[in-house]
Amino acid sequence: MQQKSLDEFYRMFKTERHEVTDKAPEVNRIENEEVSKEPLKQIEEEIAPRNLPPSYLVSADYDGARGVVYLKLYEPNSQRIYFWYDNTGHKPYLLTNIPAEDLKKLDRIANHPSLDHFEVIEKYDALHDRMITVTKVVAKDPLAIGGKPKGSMREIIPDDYASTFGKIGEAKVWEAAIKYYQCYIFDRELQPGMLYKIEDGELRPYRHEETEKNIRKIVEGLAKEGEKDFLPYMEDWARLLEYPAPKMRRVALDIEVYSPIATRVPDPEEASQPVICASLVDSEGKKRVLLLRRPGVEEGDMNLPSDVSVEFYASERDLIQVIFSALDNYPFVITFNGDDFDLNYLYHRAKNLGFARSDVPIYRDQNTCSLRYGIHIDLYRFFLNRSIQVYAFGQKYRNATLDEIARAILGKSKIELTKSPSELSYGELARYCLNDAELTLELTSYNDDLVMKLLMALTRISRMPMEDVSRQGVSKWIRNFIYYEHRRRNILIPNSEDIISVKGMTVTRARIKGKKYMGAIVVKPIPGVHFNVAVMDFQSLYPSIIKVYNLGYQTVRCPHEECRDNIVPETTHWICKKHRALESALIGSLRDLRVKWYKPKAKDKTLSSEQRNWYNVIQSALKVILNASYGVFGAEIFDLYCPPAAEATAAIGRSIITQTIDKARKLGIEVIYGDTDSLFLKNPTPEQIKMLSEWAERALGMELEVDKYYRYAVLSSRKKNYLGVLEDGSVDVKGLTGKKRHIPLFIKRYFDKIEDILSHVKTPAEFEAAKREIERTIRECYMKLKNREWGDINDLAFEVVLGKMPEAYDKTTPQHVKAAFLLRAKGIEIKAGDTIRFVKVVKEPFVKPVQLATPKEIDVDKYVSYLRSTFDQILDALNLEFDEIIGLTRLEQFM
DNA sequence: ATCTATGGCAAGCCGA
DNA sequence: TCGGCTTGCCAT
Repeated sequence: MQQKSLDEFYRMFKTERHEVTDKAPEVNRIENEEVSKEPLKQIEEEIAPRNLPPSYLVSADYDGARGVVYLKLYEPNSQRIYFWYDNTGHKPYLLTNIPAEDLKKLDRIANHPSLDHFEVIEKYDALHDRMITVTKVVAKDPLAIGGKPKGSMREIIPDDYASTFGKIGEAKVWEAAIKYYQCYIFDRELQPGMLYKIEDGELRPYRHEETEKNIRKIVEGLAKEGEKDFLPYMEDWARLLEYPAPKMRRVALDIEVYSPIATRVPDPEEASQPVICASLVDSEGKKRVLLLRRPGVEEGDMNLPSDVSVEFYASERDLIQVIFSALDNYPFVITFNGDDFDLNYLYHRAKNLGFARSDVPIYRDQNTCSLRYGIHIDLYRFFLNRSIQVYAFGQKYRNATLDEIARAILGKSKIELTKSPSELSYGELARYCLNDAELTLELTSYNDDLVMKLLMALTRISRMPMEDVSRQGVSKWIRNFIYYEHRRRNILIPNSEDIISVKGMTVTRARIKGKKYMGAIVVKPIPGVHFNVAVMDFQSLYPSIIKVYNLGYQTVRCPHEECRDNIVPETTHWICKKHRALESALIGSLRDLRVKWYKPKAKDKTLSSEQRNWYNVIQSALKVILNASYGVFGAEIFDLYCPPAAEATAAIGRSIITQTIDKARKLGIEVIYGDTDSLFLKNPTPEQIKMLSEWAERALGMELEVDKYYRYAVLSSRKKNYLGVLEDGSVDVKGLTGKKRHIPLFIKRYFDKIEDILSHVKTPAEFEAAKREIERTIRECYMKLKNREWGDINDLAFEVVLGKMPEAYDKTTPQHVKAAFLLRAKGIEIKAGDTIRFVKVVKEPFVKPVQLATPKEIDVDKYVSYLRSTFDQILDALNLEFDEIIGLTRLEQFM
């Protein structure tokens, strides 16, 4: 943990009192400045005030020098961050089953310099459904509990108990791996992202009466008979989600660094080269470009937009000083890859230039850079998050690069460079760097500050500091709010190995080799063109199962004999009938709120657009959490990993979909396809749909609804492969090769044409004309290829992402890896995550990176056969033959 | 340090 | 030559 001290901060604050101007400041740095006591008090009053109007709790951390947790609060009117230091005497601790008198016999504990005291407390042990007595070992500082390489109490207690008492493996410790500030949040039931005020030095939650009324309305409206135990959870969630989010004043920062080798970015840990440019773009519209004067650099076109202030600095030190001033002035600082590069570089560069530690406003630990004043959000880390990428942004971008994300989300791109930043004129450099900072800011401001609000919503749900939420994954978010609930209810937080040893592993066998248990059912499709298809699905199937069937680590294979008859189908697991699992209550209530309140409200036209926008943010945040809520049970990295719970969820899902298909057939409905939670019904009557839906509610306790109607659906014989035309003519294409991202643009364009033709078909009669048109299209595509008239060779490139370093492919050498090696031979740097663009060529090794290939090398026949397999997926459902279309006779096919 | 899950398809590699 | 296996991309 970084040692952070308020005193250091005072020094900064004092030097920051003067306004930051747009001109280069005169540098007048005073080393080891003496700070007198009197002004200190005044400054403390300003940054850690005894009274503060309602402000948003955005962060918590530990101040090593003071030995207490401090909070960062964002006051929305002054748009400043204020600090609050713990005054409750809260201290870090762990729990152990070893009685205090035995702990006192362990020398390294009894004489531990940081030991504070022991307490005897009672906790509820959910794994065994009993109260237990544990010793709370309280320490003076968090590192004494854990986090040091060795000598932490969490290691000493089991080790020394074993050696002193000769009882190996008997001493247990709990709750010793929770970050101290997080522990503090739990114990004080703090709600990050929510409003607090400070009154005479005391921190108090602030309640907004109008919003509170709304919350009561929601809870009353959604409460159902028989789900009374959900009410408190619903109310807590609704409060977190209903309170509005503030405008967050922020600045985006991007820097450019000189590099003697054009293709290499300087190592931030060494920081051997000067910072030559920096851009600061803020949420109020202020734009600054800071340039370092260097000999021999051309001016270039310095005619930047009039709202941009361009500032030249003769000394790099001055330039960095100005950046640091900005970092000390904004409550939120946004970067793209600032953890790894920009802030990291500035930190080390400042060190190299001889800045005093207290003049550097950046803290570094492991992989992150934080700020002494504000909140640093690294958008790269946020957009890299898989669940954000998939569920919040619908996989619009594939690689988390600024260029690709900006293109996908903003429709804007980075400025393309033909030379390295070091070789640019001032004008070019300024434009390039400014553009990056503008894109970075815009990624947080587009769509009415969607990303900032999403972060705020996730901060509240996960009950984590905003910096952590933006950097950690969904499994940590989910873990955290479940932990929070444990503490609140005095439930012992179990160790992962305890869950495994009590609950055991899975009992079913997966269909796929290497998987841990059996998953979902996919119904074999009936191939062909089907008109009037209703797609019904269970809304949030897995979260619903977790809710309705009371799943959680404490309820699956619970300790009660009397629950053993409550069996999960196709397994030997049973589920508790006596207690409600925390996961079931938390995930279940979130699901209900999303389905019954936030999704409808996000579309409610009677609400203001700001209100709708916020509800849309909330429903997206919930979607991200809910979609992962089942998966985490089956993920080893999840701290409440419980394979039988994951397995039970999937097993119940199979049972539900199977029963529903049976019921549909009994009702005389033809089921032509289904996957996991959906059913494709051919030409059902409204009555049939209603009966099926009511049956599901009655018999299964699950909500089954029509998701959409297809005018018609084209099913092939393959699972997860179909095409459906909606009533408005838009087309859903699922799983077909023609839509996959790695295939050549040349083929994709023709596939899109066919999709367009199909979207215009309304009746079976129109189908014949459409078929002829499809044939024409395919023939054209084929002829273009045969005649080598594809135009740009780039359009023939397959684009495949390297899953790992090229040399790590030890089993096989796929084509994109072969191409990667060719690139590397040309001196191009290749690493995991790179997209390799290659074409198929006639000569060995039959592939070539598109950059190195010429048109005459292209293996046309390979492309034709690729064309065939791609279009066959649609053609066989339409009763067409690729070879007949392209005019091959039967005889020719054999030659 | 970081990381939800399983099912399914197409293509290509590679050993029997 | 065949079939199992690896890989990447996608569905849910």
